[in-house]
Amino acid sequence: MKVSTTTYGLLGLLAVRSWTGYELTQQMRRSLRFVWSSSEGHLYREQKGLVELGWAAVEDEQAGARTRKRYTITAAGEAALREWLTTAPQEPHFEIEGLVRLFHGSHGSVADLAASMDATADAARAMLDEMLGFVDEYLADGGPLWMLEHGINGATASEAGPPAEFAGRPMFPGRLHVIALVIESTTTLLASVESFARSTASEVRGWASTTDPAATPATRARLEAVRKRHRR
Amino acid sequence: MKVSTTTYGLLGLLAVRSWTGYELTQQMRRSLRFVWSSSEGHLYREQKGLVELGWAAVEDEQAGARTRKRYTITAAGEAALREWLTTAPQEPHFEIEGLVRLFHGSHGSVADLAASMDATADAARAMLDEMLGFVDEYLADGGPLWMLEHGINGATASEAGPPAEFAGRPMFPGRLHVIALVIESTTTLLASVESFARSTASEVRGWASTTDPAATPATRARLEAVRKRHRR
DNA sequence: GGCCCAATACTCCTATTGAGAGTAGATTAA
DNA sequence: TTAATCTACTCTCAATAGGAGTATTGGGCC
Repeated sequence: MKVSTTTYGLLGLLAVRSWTGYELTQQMRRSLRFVWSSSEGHLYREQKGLVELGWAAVEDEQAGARTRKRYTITAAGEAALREWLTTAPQEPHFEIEGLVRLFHGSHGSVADLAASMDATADAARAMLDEMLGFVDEYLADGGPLWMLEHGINGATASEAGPPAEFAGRPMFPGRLHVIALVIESTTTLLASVESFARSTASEVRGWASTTDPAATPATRARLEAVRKRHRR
Repeated sequence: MKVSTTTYGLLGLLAVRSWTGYELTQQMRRSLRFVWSSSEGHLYREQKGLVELGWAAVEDEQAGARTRKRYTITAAGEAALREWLTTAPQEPHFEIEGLVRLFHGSHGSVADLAASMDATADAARAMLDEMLGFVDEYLADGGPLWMLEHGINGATASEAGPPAEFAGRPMFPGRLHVIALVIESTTTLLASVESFARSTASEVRGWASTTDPAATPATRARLEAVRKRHRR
């Protein structure tokens, strides 16, 4: 079994508390989908992998007539996570089909290209709205931020007892600082995609064709602006 | 054989001229790697797929003692590309390992987290620099922009003869308008990654620990700013 | 009170894709 | 002239995606 970023994504969740397999899968989807996506089937496979590696332990838990699997991190798992965090991250990557269509847009119509850009903008906006929902939860009274402001950290070993809950979910307010940074980064990126896709849509709608020679001065200005903006 | 965005990425290149398999692979790497990456082996596999689909034709070309494969688009291939351009694009996705590390950063040290963020910023900057190299080429005298400004479009069927060349490569200046938009979008995104990764690095370096309670006011301000900035 | 739909809680299979090794001629720089 | 790098691919195995399949449970609606 080979370890991947997905392995550590799950391991990191297990480092905060124990989860059932289903919860782990849902939580990965909720929180890391926008920056590191994997399929549901693969997430379950990776959970088994964690046990095989000795990084987590499973036990069958009774829930009515059926059983579910509860995963708990081991000492070896905690060590593996700490070790991973000291290594260098991979290059960031984007996967934006709309830009592939834009790149080949000269072979299609202005209307289709503009529609593609609008669809990309809409998708980015929908993702952004989903993230904003988390922000509202975090800012709500009794939520993790409120807990921090009332001295409940939850992520330090010095506090005894079970974690505080909010909206039926256990909260670990001490993690909120890093999570807020992830949210800020991700929403910035999504807003950037929405913004350029939307303005590209409106730009190309002004063209007579997808190879309109009349766009030449705008293209020169655009390339020069890119060069100027990013010159180091 | 199932078609994917990669299939259409190759098909779009073939719609501008004929290429050898090696050239196609290099060109995909050069131009679409940042928005749609695939492995080298897979690109060769997809080229065979295009022939199987009847969207491209191959012929063996003699080059010294060895042969290489020259791919040419067919009428069916041109139709398939036009058809694809009318359909809706997929959701955009990011794959940013640095943000997975940030999300789980509360389990590691401040120094390691800051180093991860700096490494992510460095990688984004390197990618951005590579794109700026293209911009310089496009803006150079005799380059595609210069051609446009001298009435050479190259992408319209009305112009007879072989395409004009620049720096040993055939140029299709009419495509420059869309390409400039792709470059502007991609560089904006990369600059955004560089910027937030860099500022996150400096932010966390000011923390006493990765769950430092002293960060609470900054975290509140951050979440409120996100909510305000993106409220629709 | 019973029915239906959605959510819970997974497993399993097939097809796609990635990653890297392998082969061999051609060209460039020392 | 030799070594390294580039051209120009093929091939294989392992990783991953995507979706079908199974069965229980909880909630809402008539």
